[in-house]
Parts: sequence; structure tokens; C-alpha cells
Amino acid sequence: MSLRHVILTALAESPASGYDIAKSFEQTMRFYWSAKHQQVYRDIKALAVEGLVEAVHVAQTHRPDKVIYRLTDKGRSELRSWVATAVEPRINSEFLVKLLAASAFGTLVARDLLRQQRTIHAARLALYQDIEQNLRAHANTVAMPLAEHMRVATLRRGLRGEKDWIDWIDESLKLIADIDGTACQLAPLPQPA
Amino acid sequence: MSLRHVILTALAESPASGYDIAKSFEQTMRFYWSAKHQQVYRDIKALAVEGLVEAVHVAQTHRPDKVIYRLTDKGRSELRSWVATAVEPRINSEFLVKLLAASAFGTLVARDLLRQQRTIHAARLALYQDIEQNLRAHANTVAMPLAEHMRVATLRRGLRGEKDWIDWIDESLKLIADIDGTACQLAPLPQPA
DNA sequence: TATCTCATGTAAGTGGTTACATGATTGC
DNA sequence: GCAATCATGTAACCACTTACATGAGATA
Repeated sequence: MSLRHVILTALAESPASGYDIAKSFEQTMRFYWSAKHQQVYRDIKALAVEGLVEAVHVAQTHRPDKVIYRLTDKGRSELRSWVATAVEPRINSEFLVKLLAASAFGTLVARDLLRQQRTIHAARLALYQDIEQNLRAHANTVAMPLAEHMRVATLRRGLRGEKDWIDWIDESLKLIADIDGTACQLAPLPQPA
Repeated sequence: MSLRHVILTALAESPASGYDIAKSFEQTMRFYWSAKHQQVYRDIKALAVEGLVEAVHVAQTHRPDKVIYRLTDKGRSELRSWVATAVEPRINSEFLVKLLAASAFGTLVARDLLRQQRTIHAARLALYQDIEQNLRAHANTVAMPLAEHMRVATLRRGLRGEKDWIDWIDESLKLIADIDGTACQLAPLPQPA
């Protein structure tokens, strides 16, 4: 039931086609959701059948025709009641599992994995900082509607998260270095060939 | 392919039954993974068929019989190659979507949602801090094997994450308060009944 | 007597990914 | 001429959840 509500949320802001929504998963929504176009088309049809959105077919001359969807009152009230309660966030972290698995193969394996992960988070952080720069340039903080403020807040959430991961990785790398430092002194010297 | 690797990771530490593994999702693994026993039993059988784990049937007198699984060499090398590469973490956050949806219904709705979420994270933080206390009491930092150190690191990751969420929520609540403050001054006074 | 833990499962359903497909138009 | 963008889908599959089921022994 999740993507359904993501779609409703997108349509709450303004009517859009399946294509538009699918695309926004690579742009404005990328900080908090991703989905494939196939899934979007499938689910938005289901929403139409249930009467939560309604479709308007728009014929175009120099492009394929498209179907614009907008929230119905039913859709809006569904969204309203969905929004009322927070839920326990999932914590399934493939990375943390990998780290523990890596530990079974020694400090070097764990260290490499942490370093790789660091580059991933560093890249994301750089991207988010870039976007923040652009926002700052164009934002007129005073008269911004709430939704805009919250959109910026989601970006801030992303920034914070990435920074925090990087800090934790550095902390963990240092821990491993300490272990390795003492371990190396005890390790057998390499055998001459 | 994820839970399969989580199971292999669990078995890399020591052989266990499906029941043991299922239970550890509520205990040692709870910081980074959760899964239902049905899924565990299903997947561990698949792993056995593929030869990544092997089963030993253990008859018990005063308890139901059980099946203990252990990693095979094939399983261990599968785990080793899985561990080699980091992956882009998923960011699908139901909460952030809800926050944006909530914003469409006004500051009060958004504020309530943020507050609810804060309680959830505060509760988790408290739990993690508790566990950290226990660990500190029993840990002998010197001679701990790498896997133990990394297990503590995953807890630290949880602690950090919860703290960071709480800070961000407070920041966002303050932002909303500011908006609301100015908005209230501009808002029409309540009509006398 | 009732509930909890041990130990294992089947069946149905939901949510998401991957592979494959079509066909026109715009820009290099 | 070739890739990218616009616009929409089908089919198969993988991952996970929910509901339901069994049956013995331990604990209150």
C-alpha cells in the first residue's frame, strides 16, 4: 500500500501523468522514494478503478497522447487519514549485514567494505550539497508555502543522514585500524618464498 | 537474494536451527534486519537444496526435534564473494512521504506527525542506550574478536541514526513553529459564534 | 486451566524488480 | 544516422507479509 500513497501524495500537489510521476522519482522525490515506471502505471490504474484518482485523456499532436490523473475527493480523504499516524520505520540494512559477514573474513575485508560504502555516501552528500546550493539561490524564504519548506526539510534529512553515515564509517575505520595495529604486531611475519 | 545472505551471515558465526535464526531477528540482529519465521524456514530449505548449508536432524526427548544447519564451503565462498562489493542503500522512507502529504493539510497535521515520529525514535534511542549500558558492563574491550567489535559498531550506528533523526525532527518542528508564528499573526481571527 | 516457549510449516496475497516491447519526435 | 526523450504497457519473477495450523512441554 505504499507506492499507492506516494502517488496520491504526488497528485495532491498537482495533477500529472504516470510518466511525470515516474520521472519525479529520479528528481524531486529521489530523497525519499524510488520506483519503476511499470509499477507506477500498474498502481495508478488500480487507484483509478478504486476512484481515488480520475483520468483525463489528453490528445497531443507532436507527442504520444497521455493520461493526466488528478485526486478525487475520495482520494484526498484517503490521503488525509493515511497521514494521521506515524509508523515504525524499517531498519533492514543490507550494508550492516554485509559488514558483519565481512568481519568473519578479517579486518582487511571489513575495512575495504567500509571504504567502498564511504565513497557511496560521500557521492550522495556531494549531490545533495549541490542541490542545496541551487535551492538557496532560488528560494525566497519568506513567502514559501509549507509544502516547499517541507521539501527542503526532506533534503536536509538526506544531508544529515549522509553526513552521519560518513562520520560513523570514519569512527569504525579508526576502530579497525586500532585492532589491526595491535593484531599486526602479533601476526606471523610473511614466509620467505 | 537478501535474506538468504543474512541467514548465511548468521550461520557463519555458528550453526543454528531455523527457529534460532528467526528468534535472533528479535534480539541480536534487530538493529539491522527483521524477518518472519515463515520466510526463514522457506529460504533456509532453498539454501540446503543449493548446497550452501547442510542440515543435521537432532532428535530431542522433551522438546520437538529440530534441524541444525551449518555453512558448507560452498556457502562460505558464496558469502565471501557477496561481501566484496557495497551497494547503494535504498532510501524509500514512508515517513518523509507522509510528511509531504501532511503538509498539504496544514501545519498542524505536519506538526502532529513529526511529534509522533519523535516519540518512536526517542523510544528506540532509549532502548539502544540501555543495550549499550549492558554491553559496556560486560565487554572486555581488549581481547574482543573483530565480529564482536563490529556488532557493537552496528549498535553505535543505530544510536547515531536515532539521535540524528530526533535532531532533525526538532529542527523541522522549530521551522514549522516559525512559519506558524508568522502565519498566525496574519490569519483571520476566529469568528464569534 | 491457560498461556508461553519450542519447533515447524502451508497458502494466499502484496509490493517491487527485471526483461521485453512499441513507436513517434527532437537534438547532435 | 543515432541516441535521447516522450509515453505506455505485458509477463515473469523475487522478496516479504499475513493468516492459519499443529502439537508437545513448561510455567503461572
